[in-house]
Amino acid sequence: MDKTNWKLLKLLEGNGRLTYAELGKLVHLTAPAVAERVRKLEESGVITGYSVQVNLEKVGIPITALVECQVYRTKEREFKALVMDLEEVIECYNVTGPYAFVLKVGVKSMSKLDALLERLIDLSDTNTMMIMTTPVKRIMPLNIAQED
Amino acid sequence: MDKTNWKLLKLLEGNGRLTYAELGKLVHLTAPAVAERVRKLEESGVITGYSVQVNLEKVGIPITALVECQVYRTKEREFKALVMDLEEVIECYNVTGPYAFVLKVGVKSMSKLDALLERLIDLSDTNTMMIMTTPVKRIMPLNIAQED
DNA sequence: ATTGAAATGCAGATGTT
DNA sequence: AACATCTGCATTTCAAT
Repeated sequence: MDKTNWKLLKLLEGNGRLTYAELGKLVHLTAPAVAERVRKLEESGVITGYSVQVNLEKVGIPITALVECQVYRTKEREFKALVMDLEEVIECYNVTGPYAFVLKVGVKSMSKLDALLERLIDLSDTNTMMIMTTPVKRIMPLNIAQED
Repeated sequence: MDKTNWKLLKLLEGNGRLTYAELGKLVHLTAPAVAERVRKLEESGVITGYSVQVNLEKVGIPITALVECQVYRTKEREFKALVMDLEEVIECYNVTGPYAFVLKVGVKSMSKLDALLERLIDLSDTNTMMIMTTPVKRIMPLNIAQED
């Protein structure tokens, strides 16, 4: 992980479809050299994939929320299975503390959110926070030291 | 937003670097037809960008946490400015409820996390949940109705 | 369908340990 | 000296009009 690889990751964070030729110009290397570096980053598991970024509002999901779930002790396995099956769940974090799980969910309407919470409430006590804005959204921290 | 566009979004969610030719094979269209659809999705703001996915552990960030911040009423503006400046913050959500902000942070060590919380605590009461696993991580819900 | 650009594979060169 | 990495070139595939 030298400085050039960090630059490549940061550039690909900003635009995951940059060509090797374009990346090469930005890091002062030729396209094959960049391709080789990126290939190694992929093979070593540093890069796990590439994805599109979507505006949820524009695809009919105007409501997103964080749902903390204090799962009943005997229902953890069942809860996890449910969450992985629920279509509205965008992210699920298994965390320390009384709220064992925090979900990020996206729904088309408040009634859909209500229906979703009804399903979760059988297995957990929930606390819902509606997301109003997202001032920061990154792929990784900015502070990663650039040592070799 | 017809079915084909949904398929394209889902395919690009899985691999944001698929070529138009590859996408075309998967949705039974020619490459130029796909390129035109993707261009329109970009222009209309449905697609907001493309990005790489990175394994944080492999880049030296073994610790991630969710930090709920109950910001002091007079310090909201200051808090927001701080959060947008903090390198460790990966995501920041402004939410309803007493915890006005929820952060996702990534750090190299627990002492770095401690230092980060020290900075936040001047402007808010915090509650930290260490992320153990992430059973679900998607770009959008799966349940988006495929109406035209 | 045609033109220009990009990706890929390979041989030779360079530089580092 | 050996290994890794870069360059330059040729071929194939892709993008764009």
